[in-house]
Amino acid sequence: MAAEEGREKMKAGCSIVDKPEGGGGYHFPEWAYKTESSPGSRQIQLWHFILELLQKEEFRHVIAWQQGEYGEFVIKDPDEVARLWGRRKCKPQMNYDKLSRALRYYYNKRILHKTKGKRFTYKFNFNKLVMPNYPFINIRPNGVVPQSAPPVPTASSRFHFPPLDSHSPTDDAQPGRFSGPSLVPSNPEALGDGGERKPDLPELEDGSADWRRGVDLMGSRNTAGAGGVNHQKRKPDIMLPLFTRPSIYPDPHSPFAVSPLPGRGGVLNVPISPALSLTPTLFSYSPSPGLSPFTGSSCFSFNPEEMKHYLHSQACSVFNYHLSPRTFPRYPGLMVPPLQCQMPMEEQPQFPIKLQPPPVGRKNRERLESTEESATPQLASPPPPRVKLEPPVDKEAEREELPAKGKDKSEKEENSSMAAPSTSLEEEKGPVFARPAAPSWHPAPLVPTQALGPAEESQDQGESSGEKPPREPSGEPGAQEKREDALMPPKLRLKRRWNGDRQADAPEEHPNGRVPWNGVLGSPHLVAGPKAVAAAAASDA
DNA sequence: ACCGGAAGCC
DNA sequence: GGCTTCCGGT
Repeated sequence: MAAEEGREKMKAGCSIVDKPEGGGGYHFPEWAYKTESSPGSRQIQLWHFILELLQKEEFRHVIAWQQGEYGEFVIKDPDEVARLWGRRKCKPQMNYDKLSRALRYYYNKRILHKTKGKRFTYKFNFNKLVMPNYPFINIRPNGVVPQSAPPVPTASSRFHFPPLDSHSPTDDAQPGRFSGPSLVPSNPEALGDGGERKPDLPELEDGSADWRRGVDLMGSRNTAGAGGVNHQKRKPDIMLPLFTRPSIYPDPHSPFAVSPLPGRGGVLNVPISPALSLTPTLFSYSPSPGLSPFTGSSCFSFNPEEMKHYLHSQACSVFNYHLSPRTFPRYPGLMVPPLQCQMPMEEQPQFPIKLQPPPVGRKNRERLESTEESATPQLASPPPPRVKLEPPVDKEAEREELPAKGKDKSEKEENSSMAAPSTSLEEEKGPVFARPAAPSWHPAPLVPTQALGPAEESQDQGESSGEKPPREPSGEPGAQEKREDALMPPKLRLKRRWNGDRQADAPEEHPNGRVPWNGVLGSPHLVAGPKAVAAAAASDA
């Protein structure tokens, strides 16, 4: 009994993060918590966490964006990062080896890539990560950024990820899926069709599928749509949750500081990378699920201008970065989501003690490692029950990182504790979230169905990573392969494709010439409420 | 370091 | 599904 309970408690304590928070008491639609990559998961995901850390200055010594490379970051202190992650997940036994395994799983998902040759250096595939969830994270601040911002990509640094999915024709041929578009956002024709994107999609988790999914979700959520009823899959109307606030919070420090989207176009000052600038606001909302919600009210208004800007920037970014639009959802018609911001928040008490199940998992391995556990000083007795007791280390540990930091740090934890309206939290959060930025969009500029034109990159070269060998182009995309694929186990399929397609990373053109992509979001950079984010991240700290 | 399979957990 | 835990291999 005790054990059981303990477990639960522990969870609560640990997962503080998971909760949506109560602090604010706002709840976001489910989709808000989903990411493309993991639509269903509500727990904090490692990449979210990494992003959080990256955005905080406090952790710069532990993990930071690599300058010069867009989306690339370096784990300066692997052990620390692992520790933080373990803390967040209540896995005291976490270490870099394990964490890195988790990161490796992102390779296939194309969320991350390893930068070869550079130790502890990975690169985000922002294409895939659309961060509806993390709008605030901005990867690049305008030139101001500290080290952490991923600046404009260097020539060599584009990201291209081998399209897993592209299996088929690949990439080369199939641009349709995502493709791109890029530069020309305004081209209606290109966009015109909406139908394109559905290639076949493999089951892979390619981005395309994912994003699509996301879109759907959104759409579904709001049916308001204007018209949206067209295609089953993609519908013209998607809704974006936006914040009302026009301006964001500029945080001087935070890389994410601000986004330019003021209300008007003038704001974009960020010529630098288009990608960065606008995007963020689209989906603003709270960060990871457990983190912070913004307060808000969310209403949305869209301005055509903004939309335009946004799209443009997006397009540019796509172009510049060779991002594939596939990931970006399209927003033909934006709608206002029914946000239910107010949810009852449950608050959970935080327990100082966490119980944790022992690591032992495998049946085979019976080795329970008490030894391991012993690693942690505290738990010494883990034997029978699978529960581990964890002392309140978190705070201590956390403090390590940010001992004096001040509010930012304190917030972190707080956020978790948001349940209780703590003053400090509120202060920050309120304001922070409160006004994420309200971009206004309007669909008009876009074509109803699709938004951008084709463009993406024409290709890219090998990219830094060049991980996969070139694949041979097959004449037909997909059919055959598909069939074959069907025969083989998914894993194999993946692998196969993976191997095969690398070259196609950039599928840009649609065979038909159409561009499937509508997307909008894409920019990697999110805007953020720095604080909010920080808070989130902080939770660990 | 890094990679990725396998098994297990939640 | 997303890790976590192990582990053999490079």
